[in-house]
Amino acid sequence: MKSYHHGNLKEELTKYACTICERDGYTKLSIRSLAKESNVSQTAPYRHFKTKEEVYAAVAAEGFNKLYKAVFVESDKLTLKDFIQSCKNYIDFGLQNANTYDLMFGTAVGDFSEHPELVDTANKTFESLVLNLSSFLKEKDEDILAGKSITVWALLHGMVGILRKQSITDGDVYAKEFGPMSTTRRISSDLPAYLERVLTGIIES
Amino acid sequence: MKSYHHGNLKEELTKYACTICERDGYTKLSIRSLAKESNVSQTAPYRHFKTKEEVYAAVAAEGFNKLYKAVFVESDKLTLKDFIQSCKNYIDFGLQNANTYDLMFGTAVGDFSEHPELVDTANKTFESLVLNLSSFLKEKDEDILAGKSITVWALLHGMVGILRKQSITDGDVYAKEFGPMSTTRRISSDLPAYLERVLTGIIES
DNA sequence: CTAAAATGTATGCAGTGTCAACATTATTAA
DNA sequence: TTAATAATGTTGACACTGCATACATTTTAG
Repeated sequence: MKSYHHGNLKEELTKYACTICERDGYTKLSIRSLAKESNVSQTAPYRHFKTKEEVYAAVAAEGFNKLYKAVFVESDKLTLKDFIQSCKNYIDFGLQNANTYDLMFGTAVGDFSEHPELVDTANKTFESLVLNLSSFLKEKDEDILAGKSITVWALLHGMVGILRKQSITDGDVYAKEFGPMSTTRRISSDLPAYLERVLTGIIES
Repeated sequence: MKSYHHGNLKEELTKYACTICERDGYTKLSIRSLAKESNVSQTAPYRHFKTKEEVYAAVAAEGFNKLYKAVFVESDKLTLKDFIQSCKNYIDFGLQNANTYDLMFGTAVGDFSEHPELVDTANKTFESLVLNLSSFLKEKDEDILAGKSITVWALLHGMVGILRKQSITDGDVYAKEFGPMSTTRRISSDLPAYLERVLTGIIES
């Protein structure tokens, strides 16, 4: 017995959108396929999302929520190890959710300020990173803390980009296939060690 | 007098593709619109690009070429200032060619190894960065040099991401609109100073 | 000079974002 | 309770897309 009104179409559409986006990339995501998946007419989604970009924004916001969970650490007395782990979680998230991560940081969603929930979730994530650092460092000057957090985030974000496309820094992949391990691969094979080395430098400066 | 064969369709298509991609974003780029722009039938481009992804790859490769030019420094005896300038050029490129940059680092072109010219141009860019560092540092150990180059690239790539979406790290934009400048804005308003501080730390470690 | 390879065209299919007009249901004010 | 209104869903349409197939023309190589 199918009722005319779906009930919670928006949530369901968002859920499917997240799934499809991550599985096939956001270019494969179509409003019509979302509608079909929810057994609803082609244009029904337009009652909940004004444009496709709003769907993108919803997926990106969900992404920031997940990233927040990956980065957040309960304790207010972090060890260096905890902090490194949190950073590694960030990178893992970026690598394992590449498509969603693209949506969060790419140009598909142009202006965050048009999507308040996106600004909120993104801010929350950054604040979690700042909090981690703040509980970990003696330094309490807000501005210095923010500066270091930005540098840390930049490095993490950058490592996601580099590790995702190892062929950029690996030189001729085929030539090295049977040679010694490339620097990039060595880094990625022991990420915590690399992070500890580099992050320590950034933090103590 | 229009001849049946165009002559250099591939170059022209690539050129238009770059233009459209950067102006409107790569999602707006369509094979048909490229064809129309070149006064050629809708399917003519398929003689030069097997799929749309190959068009993306061509644009990305052009992007790496431009990035290479922005980062490359002639001299083999760089000063710190030269190096900082080269790094700033990288970030500027990423900010001013956001859409193309997305294509170069995002998921739109899945596997670089299927697009050899993309691997080549990307490698060339990275090697230029390594060379810059190598002429600048005493350190000649290849592996350490590669490691530091990767860290530098990661940081630059990350800064592009952060600066592009300042609202992520700016907290409530509206609340701070009339307050003191956010840390992110302060960084971006004097990028060379920030880069010198952070890069020095990374280099000397 | 002729066969083959390269390059361009015409046509068509299935899918897309989005709009306008209309149908049904839920909610709210009288 | 009922009647008006807002919210939500449907139908149909338009212009656009990637791409496959079959065919036409031109260049190039043997």
